[in-house]
Amino acid sequence: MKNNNQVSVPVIKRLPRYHRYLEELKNMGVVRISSKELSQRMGLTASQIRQDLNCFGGFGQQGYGYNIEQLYNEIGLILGINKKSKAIMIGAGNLGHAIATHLHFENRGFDLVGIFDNNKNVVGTVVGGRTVMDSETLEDFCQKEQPVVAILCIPGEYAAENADKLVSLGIKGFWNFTQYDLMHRYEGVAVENVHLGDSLMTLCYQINKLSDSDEVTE
Amino acid sequence: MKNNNQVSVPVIKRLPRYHRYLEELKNMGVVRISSKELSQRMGLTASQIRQDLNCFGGFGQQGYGYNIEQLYNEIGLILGINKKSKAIMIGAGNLGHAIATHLHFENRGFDLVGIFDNNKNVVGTVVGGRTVMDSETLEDFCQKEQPVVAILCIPGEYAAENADKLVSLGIKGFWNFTQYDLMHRYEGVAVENVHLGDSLMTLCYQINKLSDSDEVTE
DNA sequence: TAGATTGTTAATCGATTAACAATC
DNA sequence: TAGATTGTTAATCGATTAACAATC
Repeated sequence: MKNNNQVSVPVIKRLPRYHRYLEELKNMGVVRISSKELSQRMGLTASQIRQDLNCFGGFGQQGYGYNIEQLYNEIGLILGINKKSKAIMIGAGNLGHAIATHLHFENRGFDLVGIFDNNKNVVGTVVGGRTVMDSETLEDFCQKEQPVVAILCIPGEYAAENADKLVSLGIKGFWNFTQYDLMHRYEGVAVENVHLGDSLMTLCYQINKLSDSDEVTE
Repeated sequence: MKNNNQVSVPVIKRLPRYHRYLEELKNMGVVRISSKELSQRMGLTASQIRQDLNCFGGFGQQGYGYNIEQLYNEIGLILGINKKSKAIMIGAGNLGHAIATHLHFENRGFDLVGIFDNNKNVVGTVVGGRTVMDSETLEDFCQKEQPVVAILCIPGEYAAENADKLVSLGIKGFWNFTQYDLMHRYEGVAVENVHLGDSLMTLCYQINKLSDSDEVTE
C-alpha cells in the first residue's frame, strides 16, 4: 500500500462499492477487468477508478487491466475487513434486532460480541444467536471484552448520554442509527451515521421534483 | 420558492439535517437564529448555510437572521413532506419489519399503504399495524392504489427482477435496502440507496485508520 | 513488435468559503 | 441612526475528468 495517509472521504466511500462489484465479478468467474469496462458497469469514469485505486497503490498492469481476485483482496485489506474489531449493540428493539440478524458483520471487519438493552422484557431473549444482556452489566463487559465499536439502536434522546458513557468505556467508533448527530462531539472517535429519516426525506424531494418536471413538460 | 431547477445533490442531502436542527430549536422554544449560530451548532460554515438556503429563496432578514418556525416550514415545503406519496414495502423480514414500525413515514412525505411478502408464513401477520399481503396480489393492488414508491427489503439477488416489475407497475422511486445497485437502471425513476454493508465497511476503514495513526504517534 | 491499458500529470469543473454591499 | 446579518458576487479549494507517456 502506497499511502493511506490523507485519502479523501469520497474515495473511501466508493471502496465498499468497488468491493461489491469485484466480488460479483469474482463469483461469475471473471479473471481480469479494465478500468474502462468496470467504469461502464458501475456508472463511473475509467479515470476516476484509476485515480481512486492509485491512492493506495498500482494494482493494475499496463495493457492488461486489473486482476479481479487480487484487486478484491487488496480493497479488503485497505478497508481492513480482515481485522475483526469487537462491536457491541446498544438497543435490541426492532431496528437492532434487524441489524443484528440481517448483516454479516464477520465479512465487514467486525465481530458482534454483545447486545444490550435496558428493557427487562428484552434482556435474556436471543437475537441473531446472541442473548441480550442487561445494560447494567455494560461497564463490566466493556472492561473485560474491550469492544471498539458501539452500534446505537436506541431512541435519539438517549444517544448523547449513552455515547458519552461508551466513549468513557473505551469505545472508539459508533455506527449511529439514532437521529441525533454524533459527529464533532469527540476527538479521535469515528462516527458513521445512518440517518434513515434523512434518507427518506431525500427520496421525498426527488419524487416531488420528478412530478414537478412532469407538469412542466406536459 | 426561487428556483429548485438544478440544485446540487450535496445541498439536497443537507436539507433534512437543517430540518432536524430547526425542529429541535423550535421545540426548545427558540424563535430566531443567525446563520452564524446555526453553523456553529451544526459544524458548518455560515456561508454554506446562506448559500444553501438561497438556492430556494431569501428566507432570512438582514440584521435579524432567520425565523426558526418559518424556515422549518419552508424546508418542509422544499422537501415536499406535506404531499404524502403512497409507498409500498416489498419484503416483511427482519429489516422490513423494523423499518415499517420504526420510521415515521407520515412526517417524511409518505404513506405506507401496503406491505408484501411471498413467504406464506408471513402473509397475514400484522407489521406496524398493517397486515402483510401476498406478493401475488401486488399487481392488482398497484393498479387500484397507484403507489409511487417501493421500499425494497428483500435479498439482493431478487432486487433487479422485483424492481423491473415494480417500474412496469408505475413505481417512480425506490428506497433500496438491498445491496444491489439500482441507480442508472431506469430513466425518470428516483433511487435512494441505503447500503448498510457499505456503511459498516466505511466505519471499519475509519477504525483501522485510527489505530494505525495511534501506532505512528506512540 | 503492435495494441491495450495503466499510472500520473494537467485541465476542468463544481462546491465551499470569504468578502462585502445592501438593508432590516 | 448604528449594529447586525443577510443575499450575492468573487476567490479558493478540492474533486473529477481528460490526456498521454510509460510499459506490459
